[in-house]
Amino acid sequence: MLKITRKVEYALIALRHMQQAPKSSISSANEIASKYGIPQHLLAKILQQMARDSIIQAIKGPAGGYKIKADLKKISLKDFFEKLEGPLGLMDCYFNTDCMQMKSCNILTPIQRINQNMRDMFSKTTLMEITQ
Amino acid sequence: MLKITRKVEYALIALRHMQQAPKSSISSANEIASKYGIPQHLLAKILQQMARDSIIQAIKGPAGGYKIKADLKKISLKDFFEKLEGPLGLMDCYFNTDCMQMKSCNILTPIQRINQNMRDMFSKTTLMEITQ
DNA sequence: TTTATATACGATAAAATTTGTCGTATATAG
DNA sequence: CTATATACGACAAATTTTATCGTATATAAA
Repeated sequence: MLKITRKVEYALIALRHMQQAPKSSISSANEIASKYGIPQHLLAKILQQMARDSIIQAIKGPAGGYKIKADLKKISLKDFFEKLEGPLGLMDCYFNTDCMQMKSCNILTPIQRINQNMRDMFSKTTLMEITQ
Repeated sequence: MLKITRKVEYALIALRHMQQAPKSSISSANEIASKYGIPQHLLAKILQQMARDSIIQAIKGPAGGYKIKADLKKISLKDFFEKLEGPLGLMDCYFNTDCMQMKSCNILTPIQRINQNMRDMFSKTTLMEITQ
């Protein structure tokens, strides 16, 4: 529990790779996947998603690939996580309003406090701090 | 991702229930399970584990059950989580030293910083703050 | 214009983890 | 004795995560 997924892990690895590559150079999914031992097709899909989210820019065709597009200083880890994995919460009951135990649940309020702490923490950290 | 498990959730619900019950009264697994809609047998196992960990005390026989044993002000959420679910970390590579990508991984250090933040956060919160 | 390389993306399968069930043993109050 | 409750290991179902496959499209270069 309380783990990040490989999807997020691979996304961070790829971002850091691009961040450290020469300015405005292009990295292909293939290149990154083989360098870090990531399943190529899987990484490709993750990069595609980040491209849709305008975090990186895709360049098609041979010699194509990706490069960073957004200002990573302006994207919090919370926003990044939520782009990739959806709303951030310790429990599902914040989004699924159909929890049958809602009425009898006695820990909702306390859990919400912890939850807020977590969100605050990830809101304060920028993507740049991770990838630089 | 970044979710607590139902196991932990059920444990917290049960603890809070006992915390709010009259001092030194006894709550059975059955009673708690039916009140909060938790699978009885599953809750029983969780309570047994907390008993082994000396967080609660088990009383056998008819009219038996559990009551709180430890001082919840002295148990951090981090320790509680780790008792129930093992070491706390955003990624498995902190415990599995056999990660094949270790040599090429470029995000270990940054992730460790976030990880430390999380551990600090959960270290500062006591079980009592959740269950009271 | 053809070819090789790279992104785009939905469908599906495999693996891992979480969640829940079952059966049986033991303790003990009444 | 008997009924009720804890103790605990084995197993099964469900869910989520992780990975693969197939096909389409774009484009640089020969």
